[in-house]
Amino acid sequence: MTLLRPTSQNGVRMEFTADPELACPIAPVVDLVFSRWTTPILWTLNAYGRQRFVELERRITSITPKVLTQRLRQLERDGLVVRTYHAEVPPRVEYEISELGRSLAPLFAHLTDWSQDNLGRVATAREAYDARASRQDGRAGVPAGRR
Amino acid sequence: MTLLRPTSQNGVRMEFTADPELACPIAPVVDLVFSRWTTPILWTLNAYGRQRFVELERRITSITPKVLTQRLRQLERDGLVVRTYHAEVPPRVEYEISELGRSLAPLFAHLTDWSQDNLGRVATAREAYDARASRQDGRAGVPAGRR
DNA sequence: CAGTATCCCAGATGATACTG
DNA sequence: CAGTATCATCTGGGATACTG
Repeated sequence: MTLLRPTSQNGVRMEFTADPELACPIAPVVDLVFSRWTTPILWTLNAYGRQRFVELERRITSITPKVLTQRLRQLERDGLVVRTYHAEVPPRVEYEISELGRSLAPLFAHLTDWSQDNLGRVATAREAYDARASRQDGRAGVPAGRR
Repeated sequence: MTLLRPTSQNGVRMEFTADPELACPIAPVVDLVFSRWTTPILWTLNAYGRQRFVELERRITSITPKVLTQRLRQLERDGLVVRTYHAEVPPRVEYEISELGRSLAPLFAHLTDWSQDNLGRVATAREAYDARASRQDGRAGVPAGRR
């Protein structure tokens, strides 16, 4: 639903370039990896290695089997996860992150670092915003803070 | 809605560690930065610098004013974007990425690189999956491919 | 065990129209 | 210009129950 557009060849640049003609180049990845459950699933698979359905279910707190199945199928289709079915009794199915999926690891580490360094600042910003919003409420150009 | 958990101090590690006690540590950031419109907005702000509401509206194709306002407010509250209101006639409002927001740039560049290098492989994986699914349809352990 | 089948809901988004 | 107000819609996800 969005466009792909290469911006750089290799190495991590501080500034990413933009193209007036095309939409946000990272929208496709967001779509692929970042959603409520997709991220935790990939994370768990990468962290704990090959696992069975039930193990994932237990580790990813509060996920339901329906959703777990849906996301797992999507990830399999996208080539990020490999599913192995063993026709035994009872059936045994194992999920494993693929080579392609593993290439996301540095990205996840990057995200983790950013979180550690900046999530606190986000919390502070929110408090400040909310305080300001409640103090002076109906000021011009500054609508009350919801959410 | 999810937990924060520091995994590393600095430098980009290939493998991120996991903690059996806690949920996916990057879930909070996902929530903060990666959604359908939040990402394109941050991207555009970072790429084109300070802009007025209308400029953002024009650059982010197909976004509606309502949604643009909502996301912008959220980003402002989270401290990722700075809003400046000029009481003129007609009114002039400018949006700019904050220092905190700018710290996401390397991450975006990282994402862009990953996209360029791997989105093609995802497309290939999908084709293979769909082909396999349609060829042999009701095989055990391999449900038909939807989506 | 590893799912599938249903029903249901909330929040995000889309479409339109209207102001200070 | 920079939104706000409404209403319709849609999809991911939640709750629950049931099989090969």
